[in-house]
Amino acid sequence: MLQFHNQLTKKVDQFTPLKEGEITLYTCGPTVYSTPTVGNWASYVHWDTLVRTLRTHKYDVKRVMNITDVGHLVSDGDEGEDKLEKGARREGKTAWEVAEYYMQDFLNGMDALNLIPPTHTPRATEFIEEQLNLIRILKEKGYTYQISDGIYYDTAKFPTYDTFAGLDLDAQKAGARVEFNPEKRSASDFALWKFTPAGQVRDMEWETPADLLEQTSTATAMGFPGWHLECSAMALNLLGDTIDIHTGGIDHIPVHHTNEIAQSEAATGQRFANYWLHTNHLKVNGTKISKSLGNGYTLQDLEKLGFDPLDLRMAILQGHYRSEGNFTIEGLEAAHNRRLNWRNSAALRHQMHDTIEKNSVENSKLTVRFEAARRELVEALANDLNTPEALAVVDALFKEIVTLPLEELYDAGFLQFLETADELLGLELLSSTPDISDEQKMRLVQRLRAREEKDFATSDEIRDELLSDGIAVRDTPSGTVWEYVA
RNA sequence: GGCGCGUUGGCGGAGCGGUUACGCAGAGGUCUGCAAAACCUUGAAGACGGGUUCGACUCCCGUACGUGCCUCCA
Repeated sequence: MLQFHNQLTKKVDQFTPLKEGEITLYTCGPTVYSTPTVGNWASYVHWDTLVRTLRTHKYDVKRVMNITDVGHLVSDGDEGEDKLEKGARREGKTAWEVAEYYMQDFLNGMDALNLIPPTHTPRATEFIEEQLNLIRILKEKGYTYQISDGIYYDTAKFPTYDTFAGLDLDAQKAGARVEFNPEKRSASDFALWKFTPAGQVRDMEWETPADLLEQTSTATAMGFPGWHLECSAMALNLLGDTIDIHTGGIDHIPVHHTNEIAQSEAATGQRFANYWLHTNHLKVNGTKISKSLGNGYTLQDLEKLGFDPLDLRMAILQGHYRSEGNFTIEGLEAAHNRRLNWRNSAALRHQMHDTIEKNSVENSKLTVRFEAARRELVEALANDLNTPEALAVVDALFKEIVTLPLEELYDAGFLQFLETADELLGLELLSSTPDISDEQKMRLVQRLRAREEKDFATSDEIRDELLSDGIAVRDTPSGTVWEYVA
C-alpha cells in the first residue's frame, strides 16, 4: 500500500495507478548550462528513491526525464537571456557545445550517485517538432495570441489556472513589484515560442512555421521554444495524455507545473497527471543555495574533500524529501561515518558461521527478524518516501547483528535483507563490501596462531600490515572480526 | 507590498495528543596481551507568548526569526 503527498489534493493520498503493474512517471530534469549542486542532486536522489520504491512494489516504471538544452531564460537583470546562450558566451563556446558538456557532466553525476537511468532522457532540442505541434493544437483551440516577441498562452482562457498552486492571481497583481511586459494580456501569460530578436543571431533557433504566425505578422521567421513547452510535449508524446506521477522541485509549482497543466490539459482535454510530487529545497549552512553566492557544493567539490558520492546519497536520504534540508560538511561526515558502519555490518556476511543445519531451520529467530526488518523498510518508504525512518530501520537491525556473538550469526535471510536495502536505498551495501582476499584470510589465521602462542610482536605486525591494506581487526570474545577503515 | 512555508538536543533529522526516534559527535564504564577499534550505560530538545485538553514537541491564535514565490524565474 503506497501513499504520497499529492499537490493536486494538497494531502497524502493513497496511490492508485492508471494501469495495474505499470506506472508512467515524468521528472523535470536539469537545464544543462552549469554543474549541478548538492541541492539539485538531492531532488534527483529522492526521485530515484521513488522509482526504487515503485519497483519494489512490482511496478514496471516507464519514466521520462527531460534535458533542457534550450529556451530556459535567466531570471532578473539580463532581459531574459537564454541560459544556454549565456553559458556559451561565458565559455567561448556554442550553446550546443555547452549543452553537450553539461549534459555529460550530469549523466556522470547520476552514475556516481547510483541513480537509475530513466527510460527516456530526451533533449528539448530533439522535440522541436512536437513542441510546434502542441502550439498548433493550442492555437487551433484559441488559447494563444501573438505579440512582438513571441507566441503566448492566454491563461485567462484556462479557468482553473490558479488552483494547482493555490495562487491568488488578483492579490498578486495588486501587490506586484515588477512590471510585466505590457503587450501581455495578463501577467501570468507565458511564452510558448519566442522570436529571435531582430539583429540577433542565436546558436539555437528554428524556423517558425508560417501557419503558427498571425496573417498580418511581420515577425522574424526564426525562434525557439519557451521553457514550459518541452515538458508537456515530451510527456504527452512519450507517456500519453494522462500520466500517473509528475515530479519536480517545490519551486516549479507556481509557474512551471502550473503552466504545464494549462498547456497539456487545454490541448488534450484530459487530466495531465494524477499525482504531483515535489521536493523541498536544500540549504547550505543555513542559507539558500544560489549561483551568485557560489555556495552550492558540486559533486566534484565533495570528491576533492575526500567524500564518496554515496556519502552524499546517504546525507540526502537522512532528510525527508518534503522537508527543507540543511547541508553541511559536518553532516556529510556524519553520513560518511554512518555508511562506513553500515558497510562493516554488511561485511559480517563474509564472516558468519553458516552451517547447513542452521540455515535449514525454518522460521528461526534470526530469519523472522530479518524478514520483519525487510518489511519495515519497505513500509517506511511506502509511507510517502520516509527515508529517515527507513534508515532507522536498517540501523536497528544492524545494531542487533553487530552485538550478536559471531557463532550465533548465520545468513538466515541477511543477504536477502541487504539486497532489498540496496534495491531501495541505492547505497551499494553489497558491491562496496567485498570479501577480503584468501591471502588476507591466511594472515588472519596466522595472527590468531601467534596470539595463542603469545607472540604479540608477530600478531601486531600482521595487524599493522592488514591495516595498511585498509582492513582493521578487532578481537571479540567470540573471535576476530575484520572491518574496513575510513 | 501580496501569497505561502518553516522554526526539534552540539550537528543532521523523524514519528507521535499521554510510551527510546534514529545517526554523527560527547561523557562514564566494560572487554582486551595491547588497541586509535568494539560493546554497555548516559547527559541533552521541541523559537517565544497565549489558548484548547485530564494531558501538547504533536492541535489553534499571535509575536520574532528564517525561507520560498509573486518576471519567459531551479
